[in-house]
Amino acid sequence: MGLAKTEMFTDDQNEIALFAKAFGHPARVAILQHLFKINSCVCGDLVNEIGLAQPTISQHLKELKNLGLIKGDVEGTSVCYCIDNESWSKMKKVMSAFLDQDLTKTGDCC
Amino acid sequence: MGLAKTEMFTDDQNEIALFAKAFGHPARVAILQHLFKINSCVCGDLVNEIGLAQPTISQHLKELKNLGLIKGDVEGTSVCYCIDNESWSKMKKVMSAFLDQDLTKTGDCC
DNA sequence: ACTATTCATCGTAATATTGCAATGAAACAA
DNA sequence: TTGTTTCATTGCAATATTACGATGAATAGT
Repeated sequence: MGLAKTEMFTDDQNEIALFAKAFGHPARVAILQHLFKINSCVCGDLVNEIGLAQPTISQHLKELKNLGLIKGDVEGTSVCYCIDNESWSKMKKVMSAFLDQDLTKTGDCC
Repeated sequence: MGLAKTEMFTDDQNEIALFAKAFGHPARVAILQHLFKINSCVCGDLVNEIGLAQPTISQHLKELKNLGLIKGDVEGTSVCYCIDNESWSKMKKVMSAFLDQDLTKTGDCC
């Protein structure tokens, strides 16, 4: 069906899945890494940096923006994208809590 | 197309995307949380715990197993699934390095 | 006004994912 | 052996994702 039954899971579980889904494509990982690396906004440099077509990059940027992880400022004909540090921190807290579940447990069973 | 062009990205980027994709569905998040919580489990318990049909749970477990994050031991008619702590640690290193990119940077630009 | 540049959106094709009923395979009990 | 339990696999339908050409909207330069 391709339809995730979100209503049967907790808000926490759905939030983790949403963030993870954003990182679930190498193009979006590459975009975020590049935005961090140059530490100042880029626009369509991403199209050159990554090998995908402009509409494709634009689509990935839109998804990241909808999640709030990045923001974009219009500057003349170009758009300046950069990481939203506050949102990134919040996301990191949620994901870290999930990844660090193993710290409290003791040993394997199998 | 629905086809990620993995060849145009680094191994690092593809690995992050693969792990993230595993967490990109609330059912798999719920499965992992439950496995951590009770520190061992069988498929049938998960079917009751989570509200999905048995074949669906089995499919999600298979994906997590293929990634190496969990392992399953056959015990009579049932199968005991649990977290693979070593793999989980390795995954955590990769994901943490990605999430912690912001630590080195200074300020926003937008 | 005209043109070029930059990015967003639309439309569409190809592929992937999700979910489950039906069925199969293996272990166990009687 | 027969039936039961437990999980895996198959097959299929519904939906989601990815990618890009074509096109639109806005700005800037001439």
